[in-house]
Amino acid sequence: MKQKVVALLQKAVEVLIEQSVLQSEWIPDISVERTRDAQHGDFACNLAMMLAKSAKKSPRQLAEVIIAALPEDANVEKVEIAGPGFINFFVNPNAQHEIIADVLRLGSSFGKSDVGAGQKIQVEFVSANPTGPLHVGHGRGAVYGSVISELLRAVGYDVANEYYVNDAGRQMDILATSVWLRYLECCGQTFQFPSNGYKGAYVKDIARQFFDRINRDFCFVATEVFDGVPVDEPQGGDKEQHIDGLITKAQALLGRERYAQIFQEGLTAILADIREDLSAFGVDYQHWFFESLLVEDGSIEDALGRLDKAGHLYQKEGATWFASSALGDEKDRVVVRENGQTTYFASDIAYHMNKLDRGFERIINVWGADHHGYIPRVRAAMTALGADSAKLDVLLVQFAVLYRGDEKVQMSTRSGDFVTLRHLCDEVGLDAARFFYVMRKSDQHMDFDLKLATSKTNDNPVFYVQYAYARICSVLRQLEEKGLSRNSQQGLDNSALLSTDHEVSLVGLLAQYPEVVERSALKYEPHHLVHFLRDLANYFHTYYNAEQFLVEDAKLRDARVSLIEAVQQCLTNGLVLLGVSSPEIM
RNA sequence: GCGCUUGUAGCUCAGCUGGAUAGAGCAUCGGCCUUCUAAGCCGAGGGUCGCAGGUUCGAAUCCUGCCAAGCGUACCA
Repeated sequence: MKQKVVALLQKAVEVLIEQSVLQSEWIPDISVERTRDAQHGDFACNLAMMLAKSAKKSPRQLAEVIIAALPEDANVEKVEIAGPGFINFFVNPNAQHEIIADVLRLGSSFGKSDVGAGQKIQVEFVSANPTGPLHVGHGRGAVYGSVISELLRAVGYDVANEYYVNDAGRQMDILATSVWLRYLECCGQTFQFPSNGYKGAYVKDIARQFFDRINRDFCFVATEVFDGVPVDEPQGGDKEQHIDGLITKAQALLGRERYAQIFQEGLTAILADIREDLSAFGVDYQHWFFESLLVEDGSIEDALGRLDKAGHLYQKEGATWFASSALGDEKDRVVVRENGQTTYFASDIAYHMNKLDRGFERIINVWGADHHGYIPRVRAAMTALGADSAKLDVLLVQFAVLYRGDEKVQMSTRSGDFVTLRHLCDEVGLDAARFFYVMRKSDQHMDFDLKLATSKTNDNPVFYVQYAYARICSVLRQLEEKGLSRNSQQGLDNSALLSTDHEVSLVGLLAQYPEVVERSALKYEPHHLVHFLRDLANYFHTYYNAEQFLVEDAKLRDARVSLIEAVQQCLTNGLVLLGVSSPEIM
């Protein structure tokens, strides 16, 4: 309908250009908006105000001319000039009612479109280091990434989800060493656990299981392990040097093979845990991409080679630098350290090169907002590799600040003091957790009060939407129980009977759903969909309280039942996109 | 210090490429269940859109300055 209005205006503009009232170079994109106030009709256009200056006419005067040039259309009942020069369109209600038949005919496809035209698009999200279980901080990115993926699929993109596993690098060595130290405790050794090691209980569990299976093959006495290692911070030393010393010692004492074994033990256990948590959270991936692959197959060397060849690398102070500042970054970045090790950034360059080579038209990275400073250097790398960095969209997700009542919950993976994603799911349920996370614009700070969300009598809006769905299911059950007849075709044929304010606005809202899905997808803003669903539920609940659906008059009854069936379909379509269930009974 | 982001009702937040009287939920107060689920509905109060300028027919939205908060500013990941 919106498109029809735009088309009408376009024709009017063409006519006026012919009459030399307007000139074609003045014409902006014609924007038609839904009105907020029903008094202003269904659609409004600000064209007259935009063109008033160039046309040297007052906005209202120009609006009059435009309206005069509008072709007739059966769907448009009335066109008015209002306010400073808005052109308001009143749509014929019967034309609006067609949406009910459309929804019921399209079913689960209602709201889908093909604006993405099968373009390949990749969405990488969560990608948390496999050094511990996922906590509530990861939940928001997980839901956001998965909902964005579903939305993009709904508008026709060919979407691939990916999790980038940082299974190379120092953090993983710290984990492996932490597991080994806990294992040594199982062997009966006692010592001060490093302040910079991973202290979570899950590390002890992994070590215990490993110990039970392997027994004492990896045992060493504590004095030997700690001999020659720089002292830890509490003893006046440096915690980084201490843990690095322990890593070196672990590698030396265990040898390559045994170290790799304990390293794998930690990685696989935690990764399995992460996969399980995400799956239980309704998040599934097409690909799990391992950083170690980039190391093994020479991708990092390739990527650096390409940068070097193009003249973007130089040597300074024993390290190799990428001249990213020439490409928009704040300063140049090290890619190969003085000690010969490549940096995390070098891996990321290779990873993005790999993504580009896979032929995605668009690449989306969902990152924690604390990584925002990292974006320019990745774009610089893409540009340096000869790619169009505009292909990359980095979507930032602010971490939710967790509260228990008024008290802020401090979290740190290292100290093992955090609320896990699994705990959250157990407490508030999958539906509430997902809905809650995606309710707010993702790049905004968000307060997550556990006490509120975990209380059984909570006012979580997810129930409000689900309740609307369940209520409709209940009405449809009543229809059968009461043995009332139901003729769907008769319902559609008599949609003109749906003339109360509640019915008209409900029908109008249904018609907006496809636009909301498209906007949510293309702008990566799922919260619009959430707000829409709340509005739709609200309109329905109001309607429910105002009118009886199962009335004597069979024609009116069929018409009303068709309408609420359409609402039911629309609600569940939206909830499916959010990964939230549609309960038939509540 | 510099950079990015954010300041909207008591609280948590919406506000579409600048548009008509700035909205919702919660909280507070007052109504509605012999009728399809009251996890609901109706109504009321509550605002200097951080502050000050500017751009224009028109600014919460765009520009500048100031104030405040968060994050970033590693040869960590």
